[in-house]
Amino acid sequence: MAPTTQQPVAPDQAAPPATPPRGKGRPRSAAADLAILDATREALAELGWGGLTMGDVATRAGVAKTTLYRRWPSKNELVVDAVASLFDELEMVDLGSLRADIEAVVAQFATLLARPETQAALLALFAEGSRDPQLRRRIRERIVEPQKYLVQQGRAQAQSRGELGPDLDEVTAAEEIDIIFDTIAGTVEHRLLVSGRPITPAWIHRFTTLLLSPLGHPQEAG
Amino acid sequence: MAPTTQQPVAPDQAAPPATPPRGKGRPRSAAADLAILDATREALAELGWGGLTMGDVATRAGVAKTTLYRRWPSKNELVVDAVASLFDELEMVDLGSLRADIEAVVAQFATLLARPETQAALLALFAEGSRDPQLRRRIRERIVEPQKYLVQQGRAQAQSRGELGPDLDEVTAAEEIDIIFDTIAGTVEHRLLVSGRPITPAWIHRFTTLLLSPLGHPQEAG
Amino acid sequence: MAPTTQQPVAPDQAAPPATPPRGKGRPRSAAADLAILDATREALAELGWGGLTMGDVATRAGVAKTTLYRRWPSKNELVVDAVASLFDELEMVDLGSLRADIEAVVAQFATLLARPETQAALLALFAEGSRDPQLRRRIRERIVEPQKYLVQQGRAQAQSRGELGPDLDEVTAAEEIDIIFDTIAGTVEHRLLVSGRPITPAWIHRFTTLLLSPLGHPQEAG
Amino acid sequence: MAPTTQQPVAPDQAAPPATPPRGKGRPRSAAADLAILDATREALAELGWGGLTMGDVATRAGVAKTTLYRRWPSKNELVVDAVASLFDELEMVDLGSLRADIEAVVAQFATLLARPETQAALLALFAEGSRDPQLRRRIRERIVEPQKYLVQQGRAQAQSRGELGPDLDEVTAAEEIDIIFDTIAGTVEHRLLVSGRPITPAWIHRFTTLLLSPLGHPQEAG
DNA sequence: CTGTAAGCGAGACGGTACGTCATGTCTTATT
DNA sequence: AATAAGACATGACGTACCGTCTCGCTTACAG
Repeated sequence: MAPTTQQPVAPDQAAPPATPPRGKGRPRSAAADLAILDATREALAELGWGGLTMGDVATRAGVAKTTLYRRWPSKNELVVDAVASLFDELEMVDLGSLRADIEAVVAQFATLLARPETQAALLALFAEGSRDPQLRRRIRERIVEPQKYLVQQGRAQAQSRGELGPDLDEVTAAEEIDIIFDTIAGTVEHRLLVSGRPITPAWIHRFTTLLLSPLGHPQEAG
Repeated sequence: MAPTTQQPVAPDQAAPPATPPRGKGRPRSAAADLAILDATREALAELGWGGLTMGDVATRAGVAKTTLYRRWPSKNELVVDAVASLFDELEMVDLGSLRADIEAVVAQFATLLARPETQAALLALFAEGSRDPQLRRRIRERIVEPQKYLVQQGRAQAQSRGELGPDLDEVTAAEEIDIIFDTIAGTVEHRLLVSGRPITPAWIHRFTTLLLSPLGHPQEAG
Repeated sequence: MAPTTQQPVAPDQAAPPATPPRGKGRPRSAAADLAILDATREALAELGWGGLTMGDVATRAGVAKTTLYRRWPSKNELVVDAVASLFDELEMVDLGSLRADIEAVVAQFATLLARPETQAALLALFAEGSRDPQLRRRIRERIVEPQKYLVQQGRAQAQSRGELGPDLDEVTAAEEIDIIFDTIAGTVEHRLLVSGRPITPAWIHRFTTLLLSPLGHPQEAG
Repeated sequence: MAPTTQQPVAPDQAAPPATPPRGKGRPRSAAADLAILDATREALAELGWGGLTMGDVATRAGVAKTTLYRRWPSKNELVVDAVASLFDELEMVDLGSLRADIEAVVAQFATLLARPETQAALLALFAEGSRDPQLRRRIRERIVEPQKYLVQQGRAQAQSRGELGPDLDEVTAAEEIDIIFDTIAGTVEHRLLVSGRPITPAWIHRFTTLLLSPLGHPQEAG
């Protein structure tokens, strides 16, 4: 790893709602947490966001509604947590070249977004998040940031390989990461979820070309 | 094929649900349609998708629920129609260069997406559309295709200016339009609605550079 | 009937909650009212006050909970109305003597209080009424006053027969009616519902004797 | 049978649920019992029967719900015990004449029934008791019988004074006590709790006259 | 003096009913 | 035939208590 490279740190990627500060009474059942999240994902895939009801999730999980509400104040927060774990499977591998790395991660992302529970959940969460700043923050922490971290990682790998020059300054680097991240995530989501067209290896190749082409014109970037 | 061949045609951009075939009894009030759509946009901006109720829209519009349901079968279709007209203000102007044209349309789109009723509606519609194929079709017809048409227009303008070569074949052209469209729409939406960061002229400049850079490396594209 | 006798007027003894002032929309289903009151009495007899739930009443009546709540704001008011009609069967007959009249009405009252739905309802209503002045007023209007009216009637009959002298003044007459009424109703209820002992013809005879004995000592009464 | 024969014995008038047979572990806190009963009476006066919840009582008493349920199986039994002690204050004094004795005890009873916790509790208990035979038995033991004992006492006092003749036979005596008791208790309760009218010295005088008048016509009684 | 058995506060648990709300349909009378 | 008004069946909502359960901690008697 290059000497001055930014030292990205993966944000925490799990942890149920919040650990109760101290245990006085009966401790919360850990099994219930898992059962609820599983039930949420299952219901989500079957019924979609609109069809998902708290009561149904509770029933599927073999849990009382109260137990559910004790942990998650609303459908939104519940689904964030239930869905967030799906994104844990995304990972940046080092395939030896920037193009290969990008294509791999785009393919991973596309595969993930093709799953019905992800489709139903992701846009719905974004939609709700556009109204509720707290939810938006939670989405960002649990879903978006972990994804962005992949871009940081890929960039660092490319720098250590010498494909990219070192960061000129932190601000510019952050902006570059932002724009690349929004472009990858936004474009893939839009094609799959809005345009409703499949993401093929050929499409990935062409899209990666688009992403990589500025590297031949470094003077224009920024 | 001649350079200017592609003869894009703007799809119909308005028209309330469907004109009743012929009038026997009392004709439908045209004023009601407008009042309903206005009320929908107003309620949408105030309450967001989740807070919007049919009863409330009817009350705001000074109309009975019956009247509302007679015209639009559900909340989804109503909001599509109410929101679609907002997108009519997008238009491709000819500023003399491809970069300027792109920057202008991106800026327009960003401005539109900054309005609260658009924010509330767009992602919510996409979310609902991911479950309901009919709604998806309707969204595509009324909202997505008119936007994609702008890309076609811009491309045609650039070709007529000589900035872009003529279409090699129709399929490739359509694919190029698709990828550019998904990239522009997806990226702008993701930055504004998911990442929650503003779209500034500087960002537009950098993003446009990304879009334009493949043009300097035509051998790599595709 | 004697010339100056007080002219008692039976209070209204039925009428669902309140007639909606004027009918603009769809009128309320009269069948629903009856079905609900029947269902209430049925559920009351089966499950008692504590076991009676609004949801269950609605289901039995084949009616939505909303419909039920639209008419009666709470279990209390509903049961008042459901039970009040049971008391309509009480009536003062003229058997030719004061003793016979009293014994007849006490027997009627005892028979009514032996029915399970009456037992379950009456004390529960009184209990709730001890907290809620509005409910108390309603109970008084719909249940208590119609009973007291029987005492007035019996007194008037006895006066017209000459068994009782005419009223000396209105206040004293009202007080006498009150004390007789509270004694009859309270004693019968206490024996049946609290002491839990049956009311037999012999008991009625002895109790009536108690009620009538002051008539031999008119100088002491008052 | 000799005049003073009847040897009435006052039933036990207190004692928390049941003393655990023998102590192995930590003994139950006696303070908790008192705190719970106090809290119950307090909550009863404030919130009435319907508003009283076990959790609230526990909180007021500074006690865990478990502790409460370990001692009383349900709200009913708890309230019986909490209220029963209120009736301990009733006592038959010897004022030298039957009329004075009756008027005194009626006044005591009326005063007791004027207290809000008594009002809230008494009818509610009777109501619940009309469904639950076990509760009814408990009410009878703890509340009703101690009251009836006062009638026995008063009767015995009058007999020892010579105001009343000796018992003819036990059955008739018991029936007379029953009828007098139901009449006093029922009438006072009905006037206060159902009719909702105050009990004044004048009313007590008139009511006592009613009770005493059969004594002037012994041939009719029975 | 150390088990061990019960009591205790706390609070999570599976339930059940609550009373409210929005949906989309229906019945009126009116236009 | 369309309209405004509003009743209707349905079904989810989020809350409140219920009575039970599991914790970790005192007590107190027993060996």
